[in-house]
Amino acid sequence: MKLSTKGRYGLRAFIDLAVWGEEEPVSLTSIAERQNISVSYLEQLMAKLKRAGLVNSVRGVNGGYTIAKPAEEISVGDVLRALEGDLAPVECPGLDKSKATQCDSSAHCVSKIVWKRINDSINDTVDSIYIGELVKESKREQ
Amino acid sequence: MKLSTKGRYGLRAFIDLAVWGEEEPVSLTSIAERQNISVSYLEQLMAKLKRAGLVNSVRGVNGGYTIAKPAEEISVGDVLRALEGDLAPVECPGLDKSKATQCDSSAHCVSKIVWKRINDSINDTVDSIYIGELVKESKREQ
DNA sequence: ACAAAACCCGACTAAAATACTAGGGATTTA
DNA sequence: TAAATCCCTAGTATTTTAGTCGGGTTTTGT
Repeated sequence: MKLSTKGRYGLRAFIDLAVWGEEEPVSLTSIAERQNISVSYLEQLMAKLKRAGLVNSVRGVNGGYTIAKPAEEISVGDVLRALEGDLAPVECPGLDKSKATQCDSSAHCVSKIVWKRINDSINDTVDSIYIGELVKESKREQ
Repeated sequence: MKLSTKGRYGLRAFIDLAVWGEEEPVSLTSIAERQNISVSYLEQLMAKLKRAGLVNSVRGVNGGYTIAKPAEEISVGDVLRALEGDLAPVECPGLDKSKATQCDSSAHCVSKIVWKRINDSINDTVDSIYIGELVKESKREQ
């Protein structure tokens, strides 16, 4: 079980943006330098964040990205889900409508209880941490 | 983020074993039929569970597997970790001694807080569910 | 006007991980 | 001694990941 670099780099980039981009748009070049991620990969991540309405972009010289809402109103869960899609490590086949549900064996169905609790605990956790806290923490450290 | 089939199938197989194997060893063939998993793949999963001391095996005719301890004393976390290795979706590079730690950028380090909370919540969750409960649930359903 | 800085977009690819399968043992029991 | 069973190692097809590449378009400063 692993969170991909999309989520790992993307959250770092987003925090960076929240820290540096209070006044003016932050260019991908500058994020790339600070975070040591390639510009073209960052572009992909930002595209996802933009589609999710978490960042705004400004084109042209001196352009860049800004966060679309105050950092206090954006949770880590919002960011990670935008980047990674659903955070559920296990999707119960019983919930997948495309396939014929085959919750035939009881051991199969019973494990669903486990998957649901795991999924819920992850989502509860990431939804309880706000970017604002992390920005504060980050500024304190400097 | 996804739990591999090792964990998904393996937990199902383990519950199946706990349900059917109270008296006599349960053969992989029978688990394979009930759970719809190939015998050879099950062998690999059982090998991991055996290495972790969670199951015992009996060779020869009428052999099979039994759980090594009462189902009430084995947590889902024990089983999943035996199958999947560490359940941490993110390992902080700062904790990896092989590489030079480069927690240089603060946004990088700050996200560590998030990864730790996610890791902890997953482990707490799976450690709080015992196979015994799932066995009971499974029997009730039948 | 125009060059440079920036975002935008889709296709491509190398590497890694996953999800198995295959095939040959070794043991035990009827 | 044959059949059932666990045991073990390799190999391999598929999928996913982690990016790169090469072309846009938009905006602004001069």
